[in-house]
Amino acid sequence: MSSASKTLELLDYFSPTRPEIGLSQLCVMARRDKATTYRHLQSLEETGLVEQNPMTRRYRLGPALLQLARTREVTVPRKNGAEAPLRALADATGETSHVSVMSGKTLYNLMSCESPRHSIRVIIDIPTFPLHATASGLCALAFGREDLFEAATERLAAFTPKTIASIDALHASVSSARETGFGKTMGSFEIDVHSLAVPVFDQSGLLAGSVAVASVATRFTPNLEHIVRTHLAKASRDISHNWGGTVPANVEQAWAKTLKRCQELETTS
Amino acid sequence: MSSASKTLELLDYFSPTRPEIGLSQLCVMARRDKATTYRHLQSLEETGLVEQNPMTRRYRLGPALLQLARTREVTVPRKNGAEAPLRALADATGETSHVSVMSGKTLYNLMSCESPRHSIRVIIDIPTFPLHATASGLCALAFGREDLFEAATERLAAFTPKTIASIDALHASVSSARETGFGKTMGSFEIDVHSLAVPVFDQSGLLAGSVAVASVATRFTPNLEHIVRTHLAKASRDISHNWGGTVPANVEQAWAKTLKRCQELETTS
DNA sequence: AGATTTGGTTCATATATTGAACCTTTATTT
DNA sequence: AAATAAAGGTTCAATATATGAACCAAATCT
Repeated sequence: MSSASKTLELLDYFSPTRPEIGLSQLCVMARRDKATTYRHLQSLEETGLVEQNPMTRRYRLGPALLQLARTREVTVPRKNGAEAPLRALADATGETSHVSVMSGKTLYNLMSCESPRHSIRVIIDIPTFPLHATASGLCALAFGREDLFEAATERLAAFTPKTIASIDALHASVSSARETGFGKTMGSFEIDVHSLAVPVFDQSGLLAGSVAVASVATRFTPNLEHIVRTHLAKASRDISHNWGGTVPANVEQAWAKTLKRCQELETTS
Repeated sequence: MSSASKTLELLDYFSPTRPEIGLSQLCVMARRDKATTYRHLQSLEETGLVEQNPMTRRYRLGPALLQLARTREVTVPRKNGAEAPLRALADATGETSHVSVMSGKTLYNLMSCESPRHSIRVIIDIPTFPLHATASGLCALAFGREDLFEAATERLAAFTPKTIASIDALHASVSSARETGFGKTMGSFEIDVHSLAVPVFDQSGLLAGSVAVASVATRFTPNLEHIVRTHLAKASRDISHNWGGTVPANVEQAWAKTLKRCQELETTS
């Protein structure tokens, strides 16, 4: 692994719950030598990606990130295009909704939006979504580049007892997502969280990310599920449009079929 | 120079005006070998700091930056604390106001705010402020760490004919800033832009950044100058407070003396 | 269709990275 | 207040990693 990659990986150890890290502590976490880690931090500091708190001498993320993030959002205004539809989705479903962005082989958390309807809420606080364990990830595998599947199977981390653990099981879930147009997980990343997701597209015509609703399991009734599915489709259309793309016909068809079947089940019961 | 630093420097070539860069183009700009640059971009892509536009094959800033920037702002909420006072400053002066953040030996542009009063406006679109050529930089040199001065003199880039070009001249300007509490430049970075700046402090008691007003030269009358100085002092107090610090007594005294002298000059004239 | 540019890859060479050991400063304990 | 521990920071020989000339493939232009 290149020295640059090792340096950049250090950034991932910083999070809202661990905003400042001392040199020694970071060495332990990253399992690296102290001299090496120190030099890596120096490189990051030169560029303003991290800085040292003069009071504690610990390191924290730096001010250059704000600058770069602004430029990114000017370049590719994903957040701007997702905000309103996501708010609407959260309001309509009463559950936490979130949007992710595909880049390379990784699905990045772009933003999440909680609904004020309930006081027990799902909080989305991970930087990237595991492809095999989240509804968003299943959408990415179902509608994204072919080689993602291989990448996903390289390490099937088990987050809960319900996490998909075999390649066959993953294949089945992905096929199901492709057929229905919806990625669905029930407690596979966080126990007691049921999620539904749909793909989002941009002007390249390729998968650009996904939008999802993460619901508290006990609230996830068939009725809610139907509401979520309907509004997810709408959110995907809106966000795709804002991102310069459109939902492909095959996905629209899959949604139509799935929503129709749901309705039939309801009326017959 | 370390490989990691060279990799990170690539990020600086991306800007709102140059949002996407092809491999060959980046090699020319950075004066690097193609194979090297390609590998560096790979490292950045792995971490999500850049991504490749699938349509153009060119590279652009990546989605991980939004994530990291959010964490930075949660860790050190500079933007949040600066927004309202900056708005007030721009409204009171009718000129573009901006806040910078000191990190290491670099003064980073945090945010700027234009006033709608005039249709000719100064636009602040640089990622970092040269210490010797901007009012904000002079404040940093006057009230920041001692070793900044040495760093600043290493390369006195000439942006305009009025840019400070000698160590002695820089020393004089910094001394003046220290005495008056205000950094002042007249066309030293952009011709036709006159700037005034004051230091901002955080809970460490050290200089944390600066707040400045950049005015179109022809509008910069003694009357406006007095208004700007008064409101800069207020903005610095407010932002310092929001950042957990206070303006040190010596700075307050310098301001008081300077503002009093201004008033005297006005009444006698 | 041929030429040209750009993205991407290979491999021997040489240079930058590494980590054990050491030093210095700061914080804690006795 | 002195002793101790812990953390930040530095050095240098060994060696793993970065480098760039040359090359290939694919896309774009003429």
